[in-house]
Amino acid sequence: MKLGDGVEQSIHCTAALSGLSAGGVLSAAALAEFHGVSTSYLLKHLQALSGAGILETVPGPKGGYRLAKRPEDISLLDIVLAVEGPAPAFRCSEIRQRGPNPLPQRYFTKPCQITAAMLRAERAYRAELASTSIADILAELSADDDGGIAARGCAFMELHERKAAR
Amino acid sequence: MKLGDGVEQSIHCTAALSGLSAGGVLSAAALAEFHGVSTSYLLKHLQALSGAGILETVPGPKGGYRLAKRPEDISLLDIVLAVEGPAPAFRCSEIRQRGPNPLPQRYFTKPCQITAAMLRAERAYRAELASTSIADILAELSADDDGGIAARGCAFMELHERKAAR
DNA sequence: TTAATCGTAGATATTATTTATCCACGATTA
DNA sequence: TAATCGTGGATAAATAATATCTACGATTAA
Repeated sequence: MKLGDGVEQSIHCTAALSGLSAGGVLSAAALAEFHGVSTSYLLKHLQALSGAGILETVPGPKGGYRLAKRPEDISLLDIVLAVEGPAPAFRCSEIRQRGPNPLPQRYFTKPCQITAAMLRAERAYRAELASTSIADILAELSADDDGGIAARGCAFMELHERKAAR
Repeated sequence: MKLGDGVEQSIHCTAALSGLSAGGVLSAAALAEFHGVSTSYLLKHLQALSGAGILETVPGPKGGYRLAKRPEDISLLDIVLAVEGPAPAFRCSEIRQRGPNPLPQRYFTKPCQITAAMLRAERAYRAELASTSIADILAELSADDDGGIAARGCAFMELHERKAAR
C-alpha cells in the first residue's frame, strides 16, 4: 500500500496557489522550482489537476496555473482521486472461484465478504479525506504560526514576478 | 494507491484455515492449489503471517499451517500489516523545505499539516480494518448461505487428506 | 535410523508500475 | 510575429512487485 509522490506535490502546489492574489498565476516551472521537484514530472500532475477541474490554466506569456474554485471547495480527496485515479486500493481477483473444487454457483451471487470489508475501510479513508479542505489546511497553518504556506506562496510569486520583469 | 495481491491471498487463506477441525493443518501447496495461485509466492506471505503470530506451522510429514489464535482475535488489520508492512501509504518527503526561498526554521517545528491530515485518514482506514475480524467475515458468509468459506476449507482438507492417504 | 515431507531463508529472475524526461504541437498575448 | 505557456503523446530509466529456485534445518512416519 503506497501513495505516489505526486499526491504530496499536488497538495502542496494547490496550497501554494491558494495564496495568490486575485488574477495571479504561477507557471509549472515556478511551482516546480518552488518545491524543488522536476518540472516535467510535476507537469503531469498539474494537468491531471486541471483535467479534474481543481486547477485552471492561463495560456500565453504570463500564463500559468491558478485555482479553479475556492480553497474551501477543494478537498484532499479531490486531489488524491485526480492524481491516483478512482480505483480502490484493494481489488478482488475472485481467487475464491479459482480452486480445484468448484462451489455451487449460488455461492457467488453475493459479493465476496472480504472485499466488502476492505472497501468499507476504504470508504472510511476517503470520507476523512473528503472532510478536509485546502482551506482547512491553510487555517491550521496560519492559526499558530506566521509563516504559512499561503504567505510563502505570495512571497514566491513576487520573486517570480520580479524575475519575469527583468 | 494500491494493495498487493498478497493481501487477498492471505485473508482467504486465513479464512480457509478457520474452517479446519481441531488439530488439522493445510500445507502451503494445498492452500495454493485451493486458491489457484503460485505456491512459492504464497509461501512468502504465509511466512509473513506466521512471523506475525497469526498462523503457526507444524513441521514434518503431515505438517502445514493452522491458525495461531482464534478467528475472532485476528483482525483484517493484523493481516494487512503483516503482509504489507507497517509503513503508512502517505509519506511526507518535506518538499515544503526544498524550495529556493527558505522559511524561518521555527516554521518547521510543527509537523506538516498536510501530512497530519493524510495520516488522520489512514488512521480511520486502519480503525475500520481493526474492527473486522476473520470471525466476522465467516459469520456474514454463513448467515445467509450454506456454502461458506469454512465449509469449503473442510471439504478441501478432506480431499487433501484422501490424496495423502494414497 | 532413515527417508520423506515440510517450512525457512536468501538469492535471483521476471514482469509491471512508477517516475522522469523529452519533443512536436496548438493557443495566447506582448 | 515572436516569445511563452500548456497539451499530449512517446519514451527511457528507475523502482517495486511478483514469481521462482535452491540449499538448508527440523520433524516425524515407517
